[in-house]
Amino acid sequence: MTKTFYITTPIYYPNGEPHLGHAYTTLCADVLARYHRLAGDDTFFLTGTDEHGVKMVKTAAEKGIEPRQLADINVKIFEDLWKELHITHDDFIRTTSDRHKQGVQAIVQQMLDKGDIYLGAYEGWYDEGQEEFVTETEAKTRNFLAFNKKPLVRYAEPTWFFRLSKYAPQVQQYIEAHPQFIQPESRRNEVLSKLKQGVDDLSISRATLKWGIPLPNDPQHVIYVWIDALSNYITALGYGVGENQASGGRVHPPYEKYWPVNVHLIGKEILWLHAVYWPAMLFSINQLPPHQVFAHGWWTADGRKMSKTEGNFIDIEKLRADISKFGLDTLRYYLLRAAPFGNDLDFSETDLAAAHVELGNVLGNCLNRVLNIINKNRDGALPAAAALEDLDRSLQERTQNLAAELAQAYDRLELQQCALLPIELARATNGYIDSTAPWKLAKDPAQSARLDTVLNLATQAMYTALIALLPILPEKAAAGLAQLGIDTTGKTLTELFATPLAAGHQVGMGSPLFPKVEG
RNA sequence: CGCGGGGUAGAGCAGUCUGGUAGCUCGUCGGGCUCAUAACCCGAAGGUCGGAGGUUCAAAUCCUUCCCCCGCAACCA
Repeated sequence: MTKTFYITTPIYYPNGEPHLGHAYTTLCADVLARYHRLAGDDTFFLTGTDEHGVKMVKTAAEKGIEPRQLADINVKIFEDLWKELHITHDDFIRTTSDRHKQGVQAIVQQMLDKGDIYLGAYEGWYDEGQEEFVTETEAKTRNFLAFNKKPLVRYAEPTWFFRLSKYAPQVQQYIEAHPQFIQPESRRNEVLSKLKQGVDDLSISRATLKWGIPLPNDPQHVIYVWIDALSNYITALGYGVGENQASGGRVHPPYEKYWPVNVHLIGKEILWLHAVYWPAMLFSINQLPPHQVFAHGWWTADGRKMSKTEGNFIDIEKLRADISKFGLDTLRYYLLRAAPFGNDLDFSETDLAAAHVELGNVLGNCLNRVLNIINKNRDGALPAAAALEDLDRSLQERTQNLAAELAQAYDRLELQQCALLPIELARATNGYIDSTAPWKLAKDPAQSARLDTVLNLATQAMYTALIALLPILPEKAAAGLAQLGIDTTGKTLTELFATPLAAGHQVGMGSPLFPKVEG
């Protein structure tokens, strides 16, 4: 039976244009989705946009347009960027779409039926910038100023609450019983310690806001961000959408097939919502919690926090410039290899350039060496290996181990390793070629069988390294394999790894995969 | 006592959970090779793993304590 793999990015807030952060999360998810597709898993990759909320209304007003227009404009920019970055998402959900609205209302109705939502009154200090209420004591310590130094606003309004406190013990139990649920582990500890301090019920509606999904039982209120946004992960699968919505939460085949999600890939700032609110909501509607939430780190740029005023902000234009200079695949590789996955990272043009050089010198050049020697000495036909020496066995072993090492790294979401492991094999191959000196063997007819062995093993190693890089360097790895005379179309990783190049296989001509970039 | 991240060779990092000869890439120096994208390979120099205590046969790793750096208005993964 085919395994399924469901992966999501957060739905992004289209209040402005996307930047490095959005691209990073989405590219990482894309690498994982490509890997699982190639591995033969039935994969579903979801991204989208979270379009309601106060800031959208404000920004739209400043521009003199309707929130919906603002959303449409910016969503288009996101969608176009994903196209430009060759993101292979299977679906793009907008919280303003009918299917999402239907799904959310069905979900809320289920919560109402369960008695998990009640009307309360909230009066307190409100931080309009952060869109959150602030406790009395915290308001005092801040001198009644919001984070943006504007005065806190006194809000008094009836709002509906979700009984988060009712589900907190169940959530805590789930986290404790499932170490894989929150990753990396340090984040898990953070969530647990915060959870142990106790949680209040969640205010889930706003009567003062019109730009949102109306509560089914009280249309004067719109649903506040938590339920609206988090629900996308299941409404996109059809949960609560369709002709049976009135009965609350019709289950469509995609939902049954893909839920619970394998990985919610998120940035660390929204971990609490995904690790606590979201499973609590799912428990309320009797659905399974996510298998894993992975919170990755944040980018700085040139050692400092990205900032438009400081001029080190990595926006779309900067990304485009880097892509046109180095190529999309180099950017993908760099983003993954910059630091262990989960850590904070620092973006620098120097490191990006170094990553490109690394790909060229280590991977591209090695492939080129191999192809040239075969073409010069064997008319491009891969010879069969003869007797093996220790040196040969060592490289062969590394080649054969790569598939398993890669699978483990992907399984653990060690994306840096996923990028580095194949490169290490290429490094080893460069060393092997130097040690065996095939160009010398070629001059001595008595060494013909030895040359055959060396050429075969070196080629198999590069072939394997390139296969392993397909999820990360979709274009360059395929191009490299094409030079080796292999068409990967329609083949799974398992098939490719399990099928070494046959003796007599005709390779193509080499040409630089990662040409030098001047400047 | 605000929260979080971090301090390991010149630079950038891994290793810390599960103590046991301190590792990788780049850079520097020396050598080699000439098949290749002025690429590649080998070797060397270079670190009291932020400080101080403690536990232990043994600590970068565990415990205590101190110091320093970065982020926490907006744009925001």
